[in-house]
Parts: sequence; structure tokens; C-alpha cells
Amino acid sequence: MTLTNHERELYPTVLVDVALFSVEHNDLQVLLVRRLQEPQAHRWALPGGILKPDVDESLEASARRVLRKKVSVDISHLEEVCTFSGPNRDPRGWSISVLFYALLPRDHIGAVIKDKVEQIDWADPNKPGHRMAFDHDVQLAAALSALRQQVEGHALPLHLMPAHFTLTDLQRTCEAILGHPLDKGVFRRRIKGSPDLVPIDKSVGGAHRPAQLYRSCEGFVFAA
Amino acid sequence: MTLTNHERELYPTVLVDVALFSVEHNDLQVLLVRRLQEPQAHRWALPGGILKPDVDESLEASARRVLRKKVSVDISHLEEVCTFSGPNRDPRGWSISVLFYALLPRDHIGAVIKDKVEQIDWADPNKPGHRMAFDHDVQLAAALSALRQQVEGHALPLHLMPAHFTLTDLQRTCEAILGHPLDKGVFRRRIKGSPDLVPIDKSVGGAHRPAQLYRSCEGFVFAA
DNA sequence: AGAATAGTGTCTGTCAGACAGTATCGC
DNA sequence: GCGATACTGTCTGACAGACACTATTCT
Repeated sequence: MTLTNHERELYPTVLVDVALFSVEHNDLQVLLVRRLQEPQAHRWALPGGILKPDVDESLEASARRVLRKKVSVDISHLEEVCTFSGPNRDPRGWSISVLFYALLPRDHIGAVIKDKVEQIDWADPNKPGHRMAFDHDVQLAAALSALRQQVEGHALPLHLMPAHFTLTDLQRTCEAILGHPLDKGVFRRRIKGSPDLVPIDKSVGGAHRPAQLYRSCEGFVFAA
Repeated sequence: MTLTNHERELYPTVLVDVALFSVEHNDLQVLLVRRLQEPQAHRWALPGGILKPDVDESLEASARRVLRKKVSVDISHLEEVCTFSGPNRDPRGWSISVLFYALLPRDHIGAVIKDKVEQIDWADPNKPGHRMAFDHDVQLAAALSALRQQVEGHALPLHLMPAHFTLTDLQRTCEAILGHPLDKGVFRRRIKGSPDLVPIDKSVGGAHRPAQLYRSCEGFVFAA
């Protein structure tokens, strides 16, 4: 089923896009996909797709479905950033993109599988290196800014952490997100006594004092 | 032109809603309209309407047009809050509402004219007193929260102020938004030296020391 | 003088930033 | 002991909260 041009003019295309962030080797990365189909085929873009009212329960559910389909990941937490809209941002006509960002755990980062896309890449969100489709460069900047704002506002990016981690691991992850180093004392003072962090009965060492391991608490929600 | 039911299922209705705030007698108010047409005729709601891709340049422009048409006001500043979506929130089927909030200057508050709506009311956003259409009670709460967050984060609600105002006027307005009193010394210390405030060569008095009058600077933007 | 509001000064507690110091491992 | 990393303690400056104090007008 397709609409006529006249009908197209009355109903905008509704899209969802997701900036999926993760951290590897203390570097913040964002998942980009190379588009398989027109428009903008072979251009790099944030994973996204068209809302399907017949299967999606909400915009967020739609974004979750798109991630499942295109990069085969199930994401627990999606945060809405903002919308992008207008007649000229997509060659198909008047369109709306609702942008989300999501956090993929470090130990799942390698498990992402490309599916229905030409290629995938984990890029540096500060300078992606690829020329991006549509207005996705602006979207990426907005998503990165929203993520940083949350972390600056004391939200812990525990969704990015593996099952067990040390406070130093967590600090490195925050630093990767923010793009600048943090003071150890300040960082530990701030998160000390957070109910989201649960010490576990183990420690990990090397040629140095062993570090306390933590896990995130049950039912933790980012940006709560 | 209308779509068949099948087509309806593939294209969601895209709506914009606006929580238009103002302050009168140091009370925060939000503009509600009583709906003229089905669905939810005669129920109170935030002013809103359907996106028209053939005339709107963006979602924000659409919200501006809706305010012009329904309550005859031209709004300079619109801030996006978030989206609401799903198959059951509107009886017409799968829908998306993009929520904005806006600030209407105190000295324009009486100039709002109802048009294409049954009735208008300036309600207390904390407890509107009317049973609201759709999920507009949730939307109103979200918009109020977004507005408060901005003001708590040092943004000055200068768009709510008349052309000339005193610092005490401004403080009263902030208090009305936040819902609790502020300390005079703290408030003045914080906004002292703000480039957004321009003292004007006048003062206003009564049976007391006259107060310095201010205006907002040219090109001021809220939440910059 | 007194009432009323404008505007300033100051004390205190909290917290971020900076950084030094102590603790505990392997070698 | 030494290197390395974990973890803690402390000094300082900025700032919010609380509140007292001064300033200027009208009556």
C-alpha cells in the first residue's frame, strides 16, 4: 500500500533514531550504520527507522524494535532527547524524527550484529569521521550533549558497566563520557552512599592493593 | 480527503500541544481550552492541534500556528518538553503529541481571545480543577516540571515580565513558578551582573524607597 | 517619627577542586 | 623495599541559606 503524493503531503513520515553509546578501552563510542537503501544509501547514519503503528506500542517501543532488527540488540534503557522536523530534512518529504539515546553494556559491545544494514561502525561521537546522512550529525551532537548533562547531574551510567566493576572502572567510564578527567577523591565522595551501588563480596587485584568490586542494585534506573 | 481505516493504521496522527504559562497577581497560571469538537468535546485540554505539513515548517512552527488560531496569541519562545505516543491515548487511533511550553508576558495575559474553542480558562497548573481530556493532565505535569527545572537552573523567566519591572517583581514571578519563596539576598546576588538584565533610567516608588526598573536585554533567549 | 519597601553585608554550612597521605597487594 | 593501584584525609575557595542591617521614599 502506498499513498498518493497528495496524501503524502498531509501525513508526515514519523521516524525514530537512536544514538547507542558504549565504552571500550575507556573511549566513548557511538554506533553508526551504513544505510542499505535509498534515500541516502551507503551514507552513515544513526540506526533508525519508520514508526509502525500496527506493531509499536509507543515511540520508545518503536526505537527498541529498530535496534533489535537492525543491530540485533535488546536495550533496557532508552532516553528521549528531542525531535527534529521539517519539510526538507528527508527527501521523502515532511518528516519527524524522535531521537533517543541508549547505553549498551561494555561486555555486549562486541556482540552487536549487523542486520539489514550495509555495515556498522563504532565511531567517536566527538568526530565521527563519516559524513552523515540527513541531519544525523546534529542529532548525534544533541544526544551526546543530553548524555553528558545526565552524567554531570550525578546520574551514574551503570548500564554501561559490566556485571562487576570497581569504582575506578566506573570513574574511567564517566571520564570517557564527559571527555575530561575527574578527581578521584571528589568522584568517590560523591557516589559514596549511593543506593544504586552494591559492594559484592569479592575484590580484584594485581600487583597492588585489591579493589572492592561493585554491582548495580536491582531495579536501577538511569536518570531517575 | 480522508484515509481508509487501513491507511489510518499505518500513519499516526501527529499533534502538537502547548502549555502556555503566565503569571497574574503572583500566581502561576496555565491556559486551558474547552474543546469544541469530538473527540472529548466539552472537555478541558491544553491548546493543541494537528500538524499540517502543507503549512507548517516544523513542529515548533505548528505549535505557534495553533496558538495563533485557537487563542490568538503570537508567542516568541517555545520550548520542547517531550513526546507522548501510543495507540490508545486518543480515540482517533495511534497518535503522537509533541509537547511544548511557552511563556506569555504578564501584560498580555488579558488579551487572549478564544477562537475555535468553546471556552478558555487560566488555571492553577498544580491543580487545574478541571478533568482533562486525553493524557493532558500528565502533559501539564511534565511541562510544569520542565519549566521549574529551567528556572531552578538559573534561567530567568523574562518573557513573563512586562516591559519594565523591578527585581522584586522578577523574584515574585520566580517564586510563583517554583511554588515556594526565595531569599531576597540570595536571589539578587545570583542575578547581579546578568547580561540579560538592563537597568533603565527610571525608578518607581510608593510610600517607600523607590526601586530601580529593569528591562530584558535585546535578543534575550530563555534557557540559553 | 514611623511605615514600607529597596537594597547590602555577613555569618555559616556544604560541597567541589586539588592534592597529599596511608593501605595493601605482587615482586 | 619498591612499584602500583586502592582508598582516605584535609585545606581552600565558591556559593547557597538565613538573617540582620542600612537606605530612601511618603505620610
